[in-house]
Amino acid sequence: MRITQEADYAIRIVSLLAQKGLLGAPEMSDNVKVPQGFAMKILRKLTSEGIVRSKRGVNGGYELLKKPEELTVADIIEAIDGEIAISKCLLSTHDCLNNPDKSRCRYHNVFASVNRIIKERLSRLTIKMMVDANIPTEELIKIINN
Amino acid sequence: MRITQEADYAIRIVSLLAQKGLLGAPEMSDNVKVPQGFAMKILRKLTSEGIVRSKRGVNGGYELLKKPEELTVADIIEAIDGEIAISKCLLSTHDCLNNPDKSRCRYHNVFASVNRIIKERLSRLTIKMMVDANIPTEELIKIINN
DNA sequence: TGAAACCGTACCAAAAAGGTATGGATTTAA
DNA sequence: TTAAATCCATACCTTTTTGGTACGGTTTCA
Repeated sequence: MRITQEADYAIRIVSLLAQKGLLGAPEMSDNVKVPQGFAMKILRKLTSEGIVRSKRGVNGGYELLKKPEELTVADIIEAIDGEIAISKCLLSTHDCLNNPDKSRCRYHNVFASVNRIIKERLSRLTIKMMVDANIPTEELIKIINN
Repeated sequence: MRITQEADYAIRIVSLLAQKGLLGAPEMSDNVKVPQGFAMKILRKLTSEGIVRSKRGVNGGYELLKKPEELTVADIIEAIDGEIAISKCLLSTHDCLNNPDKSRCRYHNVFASVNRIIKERLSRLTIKMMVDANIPTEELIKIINN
């Protein structure tokens, strides 16, 4: 039940971009404490997913393509780690564990339901909320639960 | 954002036990389609976590120690995969990514909030609900959301 | 024109996941 | 009383995933 380190970095990188605007990889690497080469690899994924835009050359860098209030933690996780799916049996590429044929296993729907809930909650957590740190916990939970 | 295959198997094994009562590893291995040695490894973890009890010898096997309506998917996941924590920074063993000192990173509380929600939802999904398959999706979601 | 950026692919090492093997120890039924 | 059916514990092994690095570009701008 963990996101990868890479996705974790990505969330922090995007949050930083939300605060600082155009920013180069060296500075981000420094601020987020991620090796620069790895930061660039992450940023390239974010670029190809349409989340950031890159600018080359001197004074280049990256900037967000979306407003922090319209960009969610779910978006970042999916951009980096792929589809959010608590069980393999939810992945389109995978047959349900119990059934070698094409039918779904008896737990498929239950897994799908919890998964949907988890995904929904992560989509209510915006980058703006990450950046506006210190929203009190109880309030944050209310917002995420809608 | 995935549970391990092992935890997935464990959920299926426990659900099977909830339906059939005392059952040996060979039958479970057969029903759940998990290699027997691996099934036994999982069952030993479940035993040491107090979720099942084992009985040795001829006609031995395993049985649940808790009522299916009091045993949750969260319990199984934690027994097998350990603490549910979406980010490393939530683990007690881990310093927050940004801070080499002991203080928490600026995103710690936000991660903790979503994590709490996810954990709560997984604790509302009981093994009884897994077994009573075919609760309609919308109803299931209501129950899980409380 | 050169320094400061980003790009893309390929590669690599460490960790985690998934599973097997081996040599027991118990229990029960014949 | 013994053989078969079970579970136990530890150690090991293989594959996949993760987390990076390296290298040889290309672009931009002062």
